[in-house]
Amino acid sequence: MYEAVMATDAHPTAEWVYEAVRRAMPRISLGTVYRNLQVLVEEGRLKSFTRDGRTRYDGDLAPHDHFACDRCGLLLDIPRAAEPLPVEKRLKARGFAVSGRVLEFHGLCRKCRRGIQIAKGGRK
Amino acid sequence: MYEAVMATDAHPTAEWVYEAVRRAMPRISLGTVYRNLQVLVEEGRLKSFTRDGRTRYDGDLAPHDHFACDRCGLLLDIPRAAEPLPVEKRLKARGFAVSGRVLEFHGLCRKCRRGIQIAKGGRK
DNA sequence: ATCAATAATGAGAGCGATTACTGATATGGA
DNA sequence: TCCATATCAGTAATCGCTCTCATTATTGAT
Repeated sequence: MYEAVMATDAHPTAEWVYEAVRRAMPRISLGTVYRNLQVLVEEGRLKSFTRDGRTRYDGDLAPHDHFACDRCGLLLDIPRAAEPLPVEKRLKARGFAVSGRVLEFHGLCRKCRRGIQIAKGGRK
Repeated sequence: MYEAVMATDAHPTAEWVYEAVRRAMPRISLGTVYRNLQVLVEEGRLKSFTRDGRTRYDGDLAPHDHFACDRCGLLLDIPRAAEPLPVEKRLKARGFAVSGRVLEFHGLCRKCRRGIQIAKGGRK
């Protein structure tokens, strides 16, 4: 189960993990997958986050940000700089305790961007 | 309806809007609220985002980031600097078209932070 | 090995948020 | 007036996820 999540960099959903694990253990139930994924998150071996109303799991524990392509759904990891953002420093200076952040860019990946331009200029 | 969202800075949920609008139009249904909020978002008069599995609406169209208190649920708007983040520039340089971002800090607000410290050091 | 205590699982019901459907009512030209 | 279109309230359905509970391992003494 843990291995299933680690085996991809695609930020799988519980559903995806279910399908993957099912190949090795055909009788496993979806509830068990949810339960064990939660346990793994609590143990700190996985991280979880929410995108489009579904929980996704990630075996990469290093803090990182994301870029999401609006068209093809690609979700790209972006390593995070050691230095906190200026706006975070400002929050701390104002007395807030900042313990984490979510930073997610969205737009078009290289491939999709090219597709759009061609569609606009070239044909139709 | 639009006015109901504009009348608060609390990033209301559809439920909240429903309760608010109901006072003026007691026969309105929750479905209608959802539908019309969607329309307003499509028209670009409101923005929506998701937090803790519920959709929230925001009448402030200026791009801004958020700070969320883990303890009391406070959700604070943070005005966004004109200058894009260095990491965004890097993405663009790599050929991605970045059209927006979500940046959300979380931690403890001033009040809650104080509460925790007192609880730890002082009593019990 | 045996057996009781404990933990984990599968199957499916339940839940909260949201969306889709449906029939009734209102609006607005020809 | 008559029909077309739009909107809405009410409600059923869906979706992702969690909970319950009877059943099935697993564990740790004996």
